[in-house]
Amino acid sequence: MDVGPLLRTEGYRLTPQRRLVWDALRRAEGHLTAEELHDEVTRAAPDLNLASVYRTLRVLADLDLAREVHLGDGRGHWEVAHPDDAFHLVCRSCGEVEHHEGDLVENIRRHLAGGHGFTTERVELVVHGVCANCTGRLDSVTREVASRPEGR
Amino acid sequence: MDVGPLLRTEGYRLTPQRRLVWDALRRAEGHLTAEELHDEVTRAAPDLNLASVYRTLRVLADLDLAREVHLGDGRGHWEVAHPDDAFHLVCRSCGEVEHHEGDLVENIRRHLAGGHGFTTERVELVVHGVCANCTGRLDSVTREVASRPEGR
DNA sequence: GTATATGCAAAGTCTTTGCATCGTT
DNA sequence: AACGATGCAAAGACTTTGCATATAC
Repeated sequence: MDVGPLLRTEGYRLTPQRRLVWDALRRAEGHLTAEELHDEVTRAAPDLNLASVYRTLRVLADLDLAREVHLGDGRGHWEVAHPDDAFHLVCRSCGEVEHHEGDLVENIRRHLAGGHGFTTERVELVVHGVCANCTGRLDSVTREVASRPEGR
Repeated sequence: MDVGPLLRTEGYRLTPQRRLVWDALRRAEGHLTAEELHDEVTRAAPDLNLASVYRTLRVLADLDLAREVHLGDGRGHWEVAHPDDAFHLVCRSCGEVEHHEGDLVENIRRHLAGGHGFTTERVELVVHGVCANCTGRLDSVTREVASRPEGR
């Protein structure tokens, strides 16, 4: 996807830095912090400044190309702004973040549409817990501990 | 509610500062930041330090008496940890935060229980939009602007 | 009396901003 | 050529931490 035209329609300029940040964000498929994105992008352009990453992300958000999500760790995480509603499952064991689409968020929107008088614009749903992988591992630890002579 | 015994069972001590913060949090019924809570508590105890507020909140969270919520403004907000699931509606116009209980979050839990293998521990649902009050006001502004000779 | 909590100030983390220079349009 | 964007460093906002003193137990 070429962001040049999009940037220019809003009076922004297409710079190598912006292209690099945008490309890295799309490649990531994840939910990177500004710093992680900076680390990534720095491999191709070592001088690209962290401040420029922050500024670029704000621009991309303004164009609705990117979006900041809050996963509860105090930092901002960034993702490509897909039109579909999505929510995030955060594993407290391995830190992995699963990005889920589906009708859950749409159901929430419907639920809210009835009655409250609140005009819903954005639904941020973050679920904390333990992912399938880690649940298995934790169970085995539990078993191991339980089987010790002096379990503590 | 007397937090003394609860604190002591976990090896904590009941200090005037802790009691004041806890009382202020309960009185608030809202979602105060550490600083707002500090402002509140300072009226009764001008020397109570902001760092003590932060430390107290961590202790209360450890006892599951209080809980931090992330409303998307980068700061932490604090509330009494009711056992019931709840979610928050944040108005982007007036900043008001509505705290809602109800079956929405329970529905989400049920939805997640099916299949993913993810063990849900905490559901954080924050909905951004415009509250009923402000929707009315914004509509009237729209009408006013639309009726001007040179609408812009 | 002892261990924990407090106040204060300093440091830490994440993010934004001022400014001279550089580069896109 | 003009104006927006970058790099750099400094400042900002929020939160945590080190340490000496005070206080709950």
